[in-house]
Amino acid sequence: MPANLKISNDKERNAGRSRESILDAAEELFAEKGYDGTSLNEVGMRAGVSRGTPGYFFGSKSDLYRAVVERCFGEVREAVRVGRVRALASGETPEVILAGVVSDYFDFLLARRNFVRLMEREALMGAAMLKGLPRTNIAGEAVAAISEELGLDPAQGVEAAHLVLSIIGLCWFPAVHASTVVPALGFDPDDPLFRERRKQHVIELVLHGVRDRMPLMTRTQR
Amino acid sequence: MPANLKISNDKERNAGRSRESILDAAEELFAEKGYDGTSLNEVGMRAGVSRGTPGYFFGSKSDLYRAVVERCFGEVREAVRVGRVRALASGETPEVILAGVVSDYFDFLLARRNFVRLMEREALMGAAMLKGLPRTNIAGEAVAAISEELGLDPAQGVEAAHLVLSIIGLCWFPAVHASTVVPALGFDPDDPLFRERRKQHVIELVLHGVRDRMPLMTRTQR
DNA sequence: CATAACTTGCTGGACGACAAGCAAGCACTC
DNA sequence: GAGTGCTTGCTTGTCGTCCAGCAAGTTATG
Repeated sequence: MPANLKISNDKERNAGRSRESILDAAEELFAEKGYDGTSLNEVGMRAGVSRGTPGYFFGSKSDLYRAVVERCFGEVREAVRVGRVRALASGETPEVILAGVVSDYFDFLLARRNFVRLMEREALMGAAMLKGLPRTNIAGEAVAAISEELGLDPAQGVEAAHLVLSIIGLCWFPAVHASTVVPALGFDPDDPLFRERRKQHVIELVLHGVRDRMPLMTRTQR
Repeated sequence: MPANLKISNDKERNAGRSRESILDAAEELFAEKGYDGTSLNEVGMRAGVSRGTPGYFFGSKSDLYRAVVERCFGEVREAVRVGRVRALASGETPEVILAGVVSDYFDFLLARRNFVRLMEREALMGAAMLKGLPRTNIAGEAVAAISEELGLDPAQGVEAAHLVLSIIGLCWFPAVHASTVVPALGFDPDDPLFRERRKQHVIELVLHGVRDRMPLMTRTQR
């Protein structure tokens, strides 16, 4: 092993690693307990640094929060983007693509708990932070993609937007209310069978709903 | 006017009125800014009493929060109950009833902003407070009602539960994400036209989705 | 009826437990 | 020894909680 190649050991000083640790810890805590419920002391402890270090690297608590939101949303935006090109390049029928999009989005939200919770908290705060972020509008892209894929003419863009809103809502809700509504309905949100059944239910709903407003879609099923 | 009938003037001492003022103020503030973001000082100011009065009447902050949640959920439970008997007594066809239920629930959530926000915050906290409340299970009643109304046999109860989950999610989402996803899709959440169109979209989606699993439903439309 | 004894509604000061932010300082590398 | 990474001590402020106290009202007692 070359002597000059440093293996980053856990104790040595490393600004980049510290920054990431702090971002990780803060993301987790902000998502879990909210902005007001999280102290910089706690962030530091979880990140394995002292209570002053988050302030040292990020300036203030609100700046740290902004950095967390920006990183998290950037990752999500990227994930959505690659998912979209993959779907469009698949060469499948619109129905299959739509089902795949719903399925992927569903799983995605279950895997990205921090993102869901941060977004939810942002919504409750009136999107105070999101408004300050550079405009990206992945939602608009999603609508355009769906609209194009389903062969809706542009005049029906509103329809596509409504459909996207429904898909998001249907996938979103069980992820957020896994501790309230889902168990109240007798489901175990962590049961893989429930998840699979739920996903299938959403897909069926969306496909049934879309079938009547899709001029080009072949009605081969059933 | 009888002289012995006291008109409650704003300055005189009145425990009942103070309690209600405090509950009103606390509900508003907890819903708007969350548990951690609300101080008893603020609650007192908004209620028109002093800083110490919320504590005097409710003991502690968490006890006040519990009282707020209990009152709010009690009201909602009652509203759902009367809505249900009204729907079942209407004598309409299942399709019309289902559409009415969705429409009512949709409007209900828009009108009960505090409830939606409190519930959302509860979900983010893992339903810590809800678990302590006496079990009521209005969700189970809703499933039973829908199931019965649609003529699903009991073995298909899971299907009805999934349907209820979808209805709730579809109605819930635009109410929560009026500041994030809805505008990102180009909608104005306060525009009555959007609301009407959205409601119609949800109804169509649900009815299309349900039509194929409803043995007794006549397919008169279209 | 008058007044004393007591209760109830409500206030605001005091206190301890943190919080965020700042700045001085320590340790390590180049 | 200059600079970067990071810690620690301190300041200032806000929070929830406890509590002494007061004023208005109520009941008991003469």
